[in-house]
Amino acid sequence: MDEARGTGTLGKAMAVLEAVVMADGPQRFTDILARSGQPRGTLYRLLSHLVEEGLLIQRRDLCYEPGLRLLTLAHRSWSANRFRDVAEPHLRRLHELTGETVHLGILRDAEIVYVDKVESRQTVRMSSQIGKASPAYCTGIGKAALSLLDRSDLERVLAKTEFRAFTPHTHRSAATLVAEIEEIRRDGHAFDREEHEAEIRCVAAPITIPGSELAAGISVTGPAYRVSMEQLMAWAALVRAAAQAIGEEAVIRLGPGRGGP
Amino acid sequence: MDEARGTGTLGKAMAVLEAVVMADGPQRFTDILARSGQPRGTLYRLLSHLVEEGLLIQRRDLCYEPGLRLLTLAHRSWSANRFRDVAEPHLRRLHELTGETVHLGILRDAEIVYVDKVESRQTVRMSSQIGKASPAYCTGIGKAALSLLDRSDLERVLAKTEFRAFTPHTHRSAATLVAEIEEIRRDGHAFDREEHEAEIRCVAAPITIPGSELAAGISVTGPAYRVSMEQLMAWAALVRAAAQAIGEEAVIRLGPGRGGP
DNA sequence: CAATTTATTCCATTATTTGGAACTTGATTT
DNA sequence: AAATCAAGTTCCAAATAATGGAATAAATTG
Repeated sequence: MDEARGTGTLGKAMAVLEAVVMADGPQRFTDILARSGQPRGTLYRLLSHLVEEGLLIQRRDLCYEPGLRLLTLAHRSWSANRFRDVAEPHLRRLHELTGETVHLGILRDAEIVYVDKVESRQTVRMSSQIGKASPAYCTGIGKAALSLLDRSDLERVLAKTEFRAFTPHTHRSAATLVAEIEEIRRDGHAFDREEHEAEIRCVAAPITIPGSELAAGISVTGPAYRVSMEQLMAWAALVRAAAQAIGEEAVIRLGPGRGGP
Repeated sequence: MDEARGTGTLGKAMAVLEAVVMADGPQRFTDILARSGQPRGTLYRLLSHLVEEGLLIQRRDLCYEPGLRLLTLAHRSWSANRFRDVAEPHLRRLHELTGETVHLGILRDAEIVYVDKVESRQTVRMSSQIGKASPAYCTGIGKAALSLLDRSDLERVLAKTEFRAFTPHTHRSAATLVAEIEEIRRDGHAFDREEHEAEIRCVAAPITIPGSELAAGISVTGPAYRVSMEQLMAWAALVRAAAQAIGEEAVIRLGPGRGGP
């Protein structure tokens, strides 16, 4: 019944790293001291170690910034991700069929992390979304992924979720969300009805990643003025089919058993 | 005179993380045990902590894979990188003027880490390069950045460099490299004459990032059949000008003093 | 189902981390 | 120019978390 055994020194180091990375702008020692709650001596050594490891950079004015090692580690993890590899052609096909932006996301705790994206034009920065984490409860892929969880896992996520009203349509409590998740389980697809960002809608479908205990999903997203709810409903079958195809191909290519070449 | 004081527990954890991330394919406990040289008990606890922190994922078949937290941390660091922000419009302009791929890279130890990229078509995967690390001694940006280092820093890098012959044109020893770096200091630009990849050339120019003690650079890269050395020499002035413009703008926008909004 | 490989747990010892306080450094004010 | 203040850095005895070899459990194989 115990859950909360810490991760010792590593946990503290990661908390400090996260505090610097998630802050906006370079952080002075005192800023981090306040944010992290660690004692001065401890924090000082922690920061030194993080700098030595290349996870942080200390500028000449003594401010701390994210280091380059994170980028390199992420680059490797991303380009070696075999699930993304399997999904990619399906995302492209879905993009060709719909003309709209297609996302691949994986659930982590109560958040969806976007792992790939195929978009129409490069209006926004290339791949600016990859690695971005959004709340699960108000995104299409997020809700689709939640629909795969069993009772106890879902409850754990709900307990962590803070229902913030991003738009007038955002779920405000677990009750309505759970009701919708029932529907999603029945239908096999989820909608985002401008719940996270105003004027943005999507239709999503869940995928279980074989081998890992991960819940994932894909979505087709578009601006409300161009993509009606009717349009999304018409696309739902396509999205479900793509999700199922990815799932089946992943079973063959990734699991069960070892995956490596 | 002492240099080698470790980073304690964090250092060990990062070494294990790196071993898993840099391996190709999911890693079993025994694989990592061999690669890391840590004792069983220690490694086991280290891996557990890394999994708990979301830096690794353990699959049902007990193999370890990179976790999603790396992507999220990298996403934040990248999108909040103000130097990249300053450079970006200049990269675009350079791309428009030349029609070829433009890179922004930052030196870390003996490697160049690519931090941004503007490319002609999306033939290769979008932004597949971002976060990629290549040896400094055989890349245009790498050599350009090395030309900014003072004697002692350069020597430290050279000591770490292993001169591997990627192509017939790759530098095979520090001697020829140092000679070329002299030239680069004089000219203000560097060439990659198919030294890292056959049939790929580039012209690069160095940038010092104000405030941080970082050496960076930009380059225009193209396939040998399309981009002659003469063409690259003709572009050199453009690249130098863009590099200088980025440097000056960065001085105004980033340093000296605090940067945050 | 016995043999073998692989993963996990245990725990006395040891090394690292801890954190309060003292010390520097550098800027600002009197 | 001295005094004041704020921010960063260093120190070290005490507390704690990490260590690592050996025993156990679990999975795989012949």
